[in-house]
Amino acid sequence: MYWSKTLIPTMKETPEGAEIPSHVLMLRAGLVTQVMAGAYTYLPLGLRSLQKATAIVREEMNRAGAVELFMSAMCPISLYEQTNRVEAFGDVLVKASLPRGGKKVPIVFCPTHEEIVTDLVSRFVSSYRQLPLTLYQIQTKFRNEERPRFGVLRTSEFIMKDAYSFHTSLESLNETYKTMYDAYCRIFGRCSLPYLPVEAESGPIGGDASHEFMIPSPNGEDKVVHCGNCGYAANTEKAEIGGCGKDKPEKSDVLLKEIAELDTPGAHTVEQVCKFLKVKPVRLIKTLIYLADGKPVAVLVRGDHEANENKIRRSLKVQKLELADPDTIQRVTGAPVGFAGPVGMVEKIPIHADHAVLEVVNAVTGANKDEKHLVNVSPYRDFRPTSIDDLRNATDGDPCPRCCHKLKIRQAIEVGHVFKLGTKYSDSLNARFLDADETQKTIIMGCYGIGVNRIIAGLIETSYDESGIIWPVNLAPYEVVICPMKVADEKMMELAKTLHDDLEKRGIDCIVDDRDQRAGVKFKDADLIGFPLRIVLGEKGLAEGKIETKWRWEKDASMLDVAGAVETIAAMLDDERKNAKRFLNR
RNA sequence: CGGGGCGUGGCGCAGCCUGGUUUAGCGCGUCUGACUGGGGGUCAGAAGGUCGCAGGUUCAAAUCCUGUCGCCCCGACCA
Repeated sequence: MYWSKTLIPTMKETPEGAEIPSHVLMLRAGLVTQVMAGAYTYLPLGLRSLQKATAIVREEMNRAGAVELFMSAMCPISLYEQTNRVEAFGDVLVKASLPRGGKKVPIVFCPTHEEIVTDLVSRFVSSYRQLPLTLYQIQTKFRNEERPRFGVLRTSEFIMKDAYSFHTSLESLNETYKTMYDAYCRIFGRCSLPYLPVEAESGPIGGDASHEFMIPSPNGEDKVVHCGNCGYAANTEKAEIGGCGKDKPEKSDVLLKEIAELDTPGAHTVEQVCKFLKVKPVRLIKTLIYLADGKPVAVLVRGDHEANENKIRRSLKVQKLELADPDTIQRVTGAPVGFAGPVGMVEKIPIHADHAVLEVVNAVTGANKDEKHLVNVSPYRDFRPTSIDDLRNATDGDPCPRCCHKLKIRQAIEVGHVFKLGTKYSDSLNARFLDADETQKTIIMGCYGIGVNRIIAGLIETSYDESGIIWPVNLAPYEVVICPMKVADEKMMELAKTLHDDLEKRGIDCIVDDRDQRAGVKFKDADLIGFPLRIVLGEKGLAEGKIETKWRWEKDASMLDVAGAVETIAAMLDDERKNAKRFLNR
């Protein structure tokens, strides 16, 4: 490719509104341009990187035995009604209606394809002999984001690789799950991403049934915990909290003070109470009133902790859990929202306490009276929980559930998710098969997603410097940029063309910066875009029969003899391509 | 959906508070010509804007008022 023949609108200045590195650099390097909030056009350079990523994904999925197909992006809404997901998705679902023969046909733009693929399989798969089967596609998905943000990291339209596996048994599902997990590791490894597989919320099957693939980054929207000692990693929502030394009896040297009631006008949040009483959140016990399958319960967590609704749901063995409405809270506690407390509560409703609550003595709690809090409340003396369990999100410094070392908490970008679905969709869409024992059984499913755009944005978030993007060879829009210093010099341009053609013949993606610009302009743009290898053709070098090569991540250039240069460059790139992980260690 | 900010040539901004000396300005980019030629060069000239949109106040609106649309950030939400 020649620079003058394509469209590369680089920018010196950062467009207004872009803040995080991937967004700023993708705009400045001319990879993408915004069409509206949450929707981007991929310009030629951005598309090339996206295609590099999809090619890797496709190769590894094929290698893992998955079969590619291409499903419709639109779908009659009725299919989503059958699985109850119109309600589940709510406003996230992008709906439309098509005028057909004077009638309106309601449709959705698919946010994911469980419905279509399960319907498909239910129609064409009827025997155990056809299973297992893994189908995948790479396609645009639509999810209306209430608030799109962070450039291409969170958009309403994005490219997803979604795979679905179909099985006769759990053993078969587990086998494919492992195969997919391994394929994901290879994919992200080849993309030079510092990925971290973490345990995630797993749905109905439980156990280790779900993993998210995370890229640790300060701009990630997810939080993961990671143990530097044993390698345990999990989403904070999922992470178990180690049992090391919990529920220990009260230290005898702590004096339990007399309980007292204080006026706390206007203080209904933890923050306000702390400010008013001049105590730290650790000294507070938060009392949350939930409706568990419709019945009110109190959940206690320490003031600095967050309740985890999934854990509560599991611990209480209930299906539906929601925070109680203000009326219910008033009725149950006798006070408005913000003044609930455990003292005297257990006579009315069950109290479920998180482990950490029991370690707080002389605590501050709500008094179950308007504008009043209690101080010096101590567990067991002043209230007795109905049950004690792990009910909160993990926080920095919590003990690891495997080895008791302190867990570290990090922000991360989710780029992939593997999930054991079970029979959720095959049940509601009636996807069944006839087994060897001549009985009808429901197909067991798994699903496996990758956000392809996030591979690109995630890579940039973890690989840039003050000059611009630093692409690994495997994802770079072009692997080599050739910069002739003087485009008026016919011999120099002739050499540029020869190098370009010879490299292209060897399958190396190569662009010639044939713009009549000064060296500075070409170098700044090359650095901004981040081509891995830069080849400079200069008068002095050519006089000695030499050209200059420089890796984007190295400070200094080196000289190469023109004779045999193509072979040397091809070998260097090949080496880089095969050692994608080495990129991370630089 | 709650809170905050911003809409002025392709991009980044100033002007607005205190309406008229502004034919709306600056930097970058673009075009023409010349000089230049290894880290965003210099000079000379040029093109390009109904100041987001609609209404109102006024002799007069980029500037004041009302409404509306769009974009960004924080939070809530997110299979």
